[in-house]
Amino acid sequence: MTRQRAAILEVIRSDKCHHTAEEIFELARQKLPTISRATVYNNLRALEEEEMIRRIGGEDGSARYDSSFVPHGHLFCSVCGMIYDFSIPNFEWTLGACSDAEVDSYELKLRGVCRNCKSCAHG
Amino acid sequence: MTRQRAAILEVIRSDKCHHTAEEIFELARQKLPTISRATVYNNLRALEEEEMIRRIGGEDGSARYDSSFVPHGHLFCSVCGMIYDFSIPNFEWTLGACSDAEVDSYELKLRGVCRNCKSCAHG
DNA sequence: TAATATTCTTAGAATGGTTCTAAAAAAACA
DNA sequence: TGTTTTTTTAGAACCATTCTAAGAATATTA
Repeated sequence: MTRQRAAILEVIRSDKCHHTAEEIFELARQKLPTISRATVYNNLRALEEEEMIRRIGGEDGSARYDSSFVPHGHLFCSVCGMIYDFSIPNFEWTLGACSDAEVDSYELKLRGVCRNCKSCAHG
Repeated sequence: MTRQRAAILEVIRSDKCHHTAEEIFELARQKLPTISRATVYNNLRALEEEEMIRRIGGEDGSARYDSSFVPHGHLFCSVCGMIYDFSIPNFEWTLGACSDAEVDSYELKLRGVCRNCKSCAHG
């Protein structure tokens, strides 16, 4: 565990924003000013392979990262751009019952307007 | 509806493989040899905005396209690389009951080993 | 039909996220 | 220590996608 990798992991674990690689690079740079983009990408890939973090596909072609392994999906709000976690009771059970494949992981993505932005619009 | 757009739509509608833009370009080129990549991308975007097709995020950073609007998810087989459609009974109802957001669309992605590849491995 | 305006297509350049490369630095090992 | 292995670094390369500017097709009007 190098200082660089620790800093990257710390950035991902200490936020709920599901940052992009570029954002993680900027944040890690506040601690280690000489860290390079390549190091960030190298470690993001390694951490993903070691299953310390999860990659989620962003809406603009860039990946985002999540340190939580509690089952949940993501709501992408088209108004504020935030990504919210949400959970569906028994969802994993439902998946298992319906698919005849050997499922390693899943990604559940919702696009829409979050509760906050809904209420503002009606305000 | 130009000849180019018709050809692109025809390619997407006549397969179950969820092709990439590049593959759609190659296939459309068999009918219209002078069609350009930009035309394929322009039309994919326009068709998506008009809700004639759906874009799904591939596993390698490239988008894939789907002409079906029947509710379903996608299984990405890590062995054969195929993308299979599958459906979960009452899934949309479940989503509606669990999210307090105004949901426009969703994407449900499974990664794993498909039934075919599972049985091959077990000989 | 011709004249014009609008939309679409085209080739290639540009963009942006990510990966690769080769060399330097750090860490692990003997 | 000296040696080997792993990691980091800067920047080049890559690839999917978007942009640009000019030309072609299409629609509109007369």
